Amino acid sequence: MPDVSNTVIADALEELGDLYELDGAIVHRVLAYRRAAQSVRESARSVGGLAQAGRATELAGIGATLQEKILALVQTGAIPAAERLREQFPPGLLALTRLPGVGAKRARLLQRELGIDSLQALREAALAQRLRTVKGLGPKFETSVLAALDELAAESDGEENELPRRATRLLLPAALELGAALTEGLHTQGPTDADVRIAGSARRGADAVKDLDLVAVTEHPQELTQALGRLDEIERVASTSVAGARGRTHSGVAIDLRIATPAQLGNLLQHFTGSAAHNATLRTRAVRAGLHVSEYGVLDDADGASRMCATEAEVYELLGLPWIAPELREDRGELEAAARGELPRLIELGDIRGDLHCHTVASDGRATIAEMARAARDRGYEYLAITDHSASHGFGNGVSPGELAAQIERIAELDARLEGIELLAGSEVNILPDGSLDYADELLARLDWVVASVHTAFGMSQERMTERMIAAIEHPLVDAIGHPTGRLIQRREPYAVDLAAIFAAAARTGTLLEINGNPDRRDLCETHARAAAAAGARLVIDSDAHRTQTVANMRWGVLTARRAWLTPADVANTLPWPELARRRKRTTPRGATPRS
DNA sequence: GCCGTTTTCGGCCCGACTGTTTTCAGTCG
Repeated sequence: MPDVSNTVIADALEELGDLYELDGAIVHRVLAYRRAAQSVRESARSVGGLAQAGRATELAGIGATLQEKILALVQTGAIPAAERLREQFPPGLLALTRLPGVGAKRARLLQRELGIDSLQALREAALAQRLRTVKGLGPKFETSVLAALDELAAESDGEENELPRRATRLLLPAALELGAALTEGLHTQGPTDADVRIAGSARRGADAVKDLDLVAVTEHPQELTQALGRLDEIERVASTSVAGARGRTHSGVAIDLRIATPAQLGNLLQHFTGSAAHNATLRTRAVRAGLHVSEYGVLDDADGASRMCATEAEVYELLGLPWIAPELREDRGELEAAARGELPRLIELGDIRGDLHCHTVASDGRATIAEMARAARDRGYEYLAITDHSASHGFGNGVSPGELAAQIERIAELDARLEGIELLAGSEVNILPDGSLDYADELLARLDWVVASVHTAFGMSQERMTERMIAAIEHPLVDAIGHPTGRLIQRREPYAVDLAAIFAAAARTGTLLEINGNPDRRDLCETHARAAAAAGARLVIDSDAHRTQTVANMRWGVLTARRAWLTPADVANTLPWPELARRRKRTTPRGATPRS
C-alpha cells in the first residue's frame, strides 16, 4: 500500500471543497471540507493509516463520509467525486477564484454566461468589454479584474499561470518588526490619544503571516488613517473610513488597520486577534447563552444591551471564561479547556534556564566560544552547551574527532575562568543514513550533551527514515534529537517519517525532542510538539544560534511551545543543569525517566 | 458534511465593503 501523506490528503480535501463550492454546495458543506483539510494537515498521526483502520473519524471535523473518501484516496489514488467534478470545472476555473473580487459564484457565472474557464479567457473578455454584458457585473468589475490580472502577472514574472502560486507569507520575526515600525509610526504621527496594537496571526505567534492586522482606539479615526498613508513603509492606502483603513507596504504586505473607541479596545483586540476558527466557535458558544459577540461589543438578548469591553479579559468573562492566551486561539480545544478551568500554565521565556544547541567558528558559526558564552550569560541563562557540527557535516566546516577533543579542552578551560554561566561540551552529531553516528562512542561519552540531527539523505522512504531516526533515539549517548522533521517554513516540507513512532521511541528511551527556535525552522512545529508531549515524550527548546545575535531565537521556540500547550514541566531546559544532568538517560536507569 | 447541556435533525458567528442595484448579492476577513 503506497504511503499517502497528510499533506496530499489535506490538499485533496481542499480541492474537493473548492469543487463543491463551484458546484453550488451550501457554504457549510464547503467549510466542513476546509475544516477537515486543516485537521488532517495538523495531525501528527498518519491519517491514511487511520482511515485504513476505519478510525479517521477520531480527528475533529471528520465523519463517516470523509472517512470513506480518504480511504478511497489511499486505496485507489483518487476520490471518485473529485474526478467527476474536475471534468465539469477545469483547473482554470479554480484559478479565477484566486483573483480578489472573484469567488466561486462569479467564476461559475462567467463560465455559464461567457464560457470563460481560464485567466487568459477572462482577460480577453474583460478587454473586449464583454463582462459588463452579464447581469450583475459592470464596467468597474472589468477594471478591477484587469488590475488583478496585471498584479498577478507582475508577481509571477509576466507568466499568467493557470494556478497562481500562493502568495508567500512573511515569517513571524519580519511581521513583528514591520508591525512594531508601523505602530511606532502611528503613535508618533497619529493623534495623541491613539493606542495601536498588533493583532491577527502575528499576535498569536504563527510561523508566518499572510497580512498584518493592526487595531487602534482613538477619538480621532480620520487623523489616524491619514497618518497611516504618510508612513514611509506604506505604498498606498486603498480604502478608508472611520472604522479603519486598508493598504499595503512597499514590500507588498497587506495592512489592515481597524479602529474603534477606547471603551471597545478589548472587543476589537479579541476580534482581530482571531483566529477565525476560534472566533466562530466562541460565538457559537455565546449564542447558546443568548449573547452575540462582535468587534464592537457583546450583545445580550436578555436586555438588548451591547456591552463594550476595554480589555479582552472582560470579553471572555462575559462568556463565563478565563482569558485565553493568543497563542492558544486556534480552535484546538482551548475554549473547552477554558470552560473546564483546565487551561495550561504556558511556558514563558523566563522559565528557560539554559540553551543546549549552538554553533561557533569551530564549525559554521560566526562567533567564538567566549562570545557565545557571554551572549548566553547576558540573557540570564545558567548554562550553555556548545554543539558544533560533527565530522561529516560537509562544506569543510565539520569538526574532526581530533578537533572535538581539543574543543572539549577549550570549553573546560573557559568554563573554569568564566563567571556566571556554566559551559557544557557538546556536539550536533549527524545521524548517518544507516542510523549510526559519525563520532565513536568513546568520544561521545566525553561530552556533556549530544544533539543528533538528520542533515543528509532527506529523500529516503518513510520506513527507512523512521528506522534511521529510531536508531539514533535508541543510542544510549544521544540526549536529544535536533529539528526532528527537517522542515524549512515555506521552503522545504518535512521529510517522510512516522512521527508517532518517533514520539513513542523518544518517550520509551527518555530521549528529548527539540523545538528548534530558528524562525525558519520552528521544528518540531506546534501540533507535532503537542502530540509528542501527549505521547509522553519530553521536549527541549534550543536557539540553534550561529552567531551571538541569534541566541535570542529562543523566543520563537518558546512561542511554538506555547502554541503546543506546553508547560515548564514539559520542557527539560527549564531545569537547573545539575538536575537536568541527572535526568539524562545515560545517568538514569532504563525505563525510569522522570517527568518532573 | 459535521455534530449534540435544546438536537440523531436542523442548525452551523458577525460585520464591512464594493458594485451593482433601487434593497441586495458576492466577497472578504
